[in-house]
Amino acid sequence: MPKAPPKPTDAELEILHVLWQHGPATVRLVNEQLSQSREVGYTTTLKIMQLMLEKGLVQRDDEGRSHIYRAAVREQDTQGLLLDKFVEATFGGSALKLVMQALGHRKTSADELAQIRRLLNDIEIQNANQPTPNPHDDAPGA
Amino acid sequence: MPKAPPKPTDAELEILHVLWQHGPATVRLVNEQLSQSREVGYTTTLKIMQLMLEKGLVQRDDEGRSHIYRAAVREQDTQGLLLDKFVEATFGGSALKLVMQALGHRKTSADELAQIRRLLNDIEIQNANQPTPNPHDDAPGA
DNA sequence: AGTTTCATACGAATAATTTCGTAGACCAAA
DNA sequence: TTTGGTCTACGAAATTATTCGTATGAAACT
Repeated sequence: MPKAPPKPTDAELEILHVLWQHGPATVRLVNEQLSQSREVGYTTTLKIMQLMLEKGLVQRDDEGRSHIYRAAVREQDTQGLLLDKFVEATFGGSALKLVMQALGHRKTSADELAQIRRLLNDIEIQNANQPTPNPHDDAPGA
Repeated sequence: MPKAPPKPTDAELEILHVLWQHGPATVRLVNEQLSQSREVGYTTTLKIMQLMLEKGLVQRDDEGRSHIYRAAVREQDTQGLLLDKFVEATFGGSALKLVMQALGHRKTSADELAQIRRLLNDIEIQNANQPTPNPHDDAPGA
């Protein structure tokens, strides 16, 4: 198994956001997107994307003159990875505390609250149908 | 107004966790706590705590021979600050996405789900008592 | 062909964080 | 008083992340 790409840094994450949203893109396009929110040199963006290639965070098609980069990691997976680290470092591993803090000290619209409620229902239904799912029970016997 | 302390780094956050849990403590005690989860030299801990003092993250009593450090920032405030940055960088500012990810791709106990449900109820009650606080509606109409 | 434009590669400066060695002060016990 | 233990202060190495200047080459334009 080729080892999993590492946790992206802040600058790398910004670039991944662009690639996730826009799909495969050139360095120029990525840099133009980034430039809309902050000042950043073209070669800076280029360099980081090259490093991301080595780390396995992106892939690239270097056929043409300007290379086309695409995300090599999925948005959800990456967010999950980052979230794990963050919860560990900041909330001692307690996802509950995280959610309490996120919902408590923040204004959340009724609409969003409703969505969360639906999610809770879904989860509880799943829990009811599969009590204590054992991670090894998916191996088909013989 | 003395400027607010900056966002603590990872190593600083570890130390804050110890101070929050234990209360005011010496460098030695903090270092002993940290040493239980990873190897770290005494002077490393000392140095970081000295830097934290300059940044305003901790205060200290340097009466006696060994100084007593205490957290100068509250746990909730700090977690909230870090959470804001994290949500911004990782979820584009959407606390909803964060919560969905946190609850979705993670097994959460029925007990925790119940607590979150209670929190939702509390929030909705609050929202009901103060429906859409419009910043311009405080002018009493003729 | 000559010039401008735009791309990549690469080295290196800068900055932030973490790490620790060493020196000097202080205290207490032998 | 000398020795040994513990403390702080400080300098600086090591690491990681970010930034950009410059070299170089391919393509496009005139």
